[in-house]
Amino acid sequence: MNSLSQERSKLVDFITKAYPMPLKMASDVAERFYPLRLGKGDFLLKEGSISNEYLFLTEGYMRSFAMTPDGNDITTGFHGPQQLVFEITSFFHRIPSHENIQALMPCAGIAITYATLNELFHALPEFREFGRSILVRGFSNLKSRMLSTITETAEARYLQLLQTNPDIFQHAPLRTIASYLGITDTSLSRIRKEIAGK
Amino acid sequence: MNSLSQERSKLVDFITKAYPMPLKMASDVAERFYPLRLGKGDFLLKEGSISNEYLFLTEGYMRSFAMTPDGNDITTGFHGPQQLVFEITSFFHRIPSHENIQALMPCAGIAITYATLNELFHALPEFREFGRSILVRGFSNLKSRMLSTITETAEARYLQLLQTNPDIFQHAPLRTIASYLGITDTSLSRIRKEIAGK
DNA sequence: GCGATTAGTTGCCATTTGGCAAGAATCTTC
DNA sequence: GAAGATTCTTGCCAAATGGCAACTAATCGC
Repeated sequence: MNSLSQERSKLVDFITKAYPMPLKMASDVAERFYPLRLGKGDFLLKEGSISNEYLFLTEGYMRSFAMTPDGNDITTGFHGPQQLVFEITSFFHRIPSHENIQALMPCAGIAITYATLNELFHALPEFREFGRSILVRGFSNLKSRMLSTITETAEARYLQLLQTNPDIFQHAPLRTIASYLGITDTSLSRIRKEIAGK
Repeated sequence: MNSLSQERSKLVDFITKAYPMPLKMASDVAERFYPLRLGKGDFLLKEGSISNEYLFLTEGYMRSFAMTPDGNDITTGFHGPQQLVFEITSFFHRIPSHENIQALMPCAGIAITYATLNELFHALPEFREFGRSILVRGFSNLKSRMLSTITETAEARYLQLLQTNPDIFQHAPLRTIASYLGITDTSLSRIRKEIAGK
């Protein structure tokens, strides 16, 4: 279990790696984050409300998902320790979210609200560059994912996820992983069988 | 044909609609944009180089595309008048682009370099909010596209594109539209035939 | 620890999409 | 305007994925 100060120090690490800035600045920023805990199944964000917490996760795993008109849920992302968790569109545009963010297991982290974050962005040019960098990184990841969805087979995407994000498989049921990969749980099951027989 | 001042005035419109700010501020910004013309087939950006122009397109259509390892090209986006054109990851992270941006026809617009844009972002808080808003909007669009790629059939995506972006069909060959939709030109042809017979 | 729920697998078959190659239509280019 | 290139369509068949239902395995709640 991490103490609050350990959590803040992890955040300082994370910030300075993403965008170089004086340690003092990063830790002043980290001071403004408050602890946030979630039980398994708890929601950080529910569809229809406005994402108002920029969460730095230190323990546990979460997933984002959207509901389709016919009542299926599609996993749009997984989040693990040392990652920022929030719904960009809702958070920055202050509009109701189309997505949900839910804890897959008990989670811990530290968070900051939109108002405080914005205040810091305006006061600290380097921190604002950090913020932009986070956005750009997210965009970039989504672009690669989109490209691989179009160009690669489901099997290749599965193997890729297994390699780059093995922890997910410990914590998320296969059906949510299947929807993340853009296939049904049935197909994922068959793909796994196929691979096992090699 | 648009004069430079007409182009700048369109940009002022675009900026103030995306994020409210004093007209004077928006037109000061627009003054820093210089004219840029491209012939059909010309590249605004080539894979391997750094996107250094933030282009506001006023005439013509362009497309972004990536090459797959096996030599196919996948259209990742279309760009038309009154849109900003640049490759986000390369532009903001100052790293070589994985994508190309090419004019589908003769194009005109006004552009600004990374250095000047950044200067303006730091000097003008409202304009920097505008910049963030553009990023967030792009992200948001990509997310919807990703979701529809996963949840909808190719036919539904085709019809959707036809409805929301009919101009593209006037200017881009079907094979580039097919790759944008995540299918082959063969399949798109069949889908069109299918729809025609209704 | 046990019944009830949820998750995962499998068989059967349908649908969607792709690969390839040939032909038709369209557009360049000189 | 004719030769050549490119784009689009189509037929044939294969591969990938989905839908449904039954069955098994794992997990949860008390």
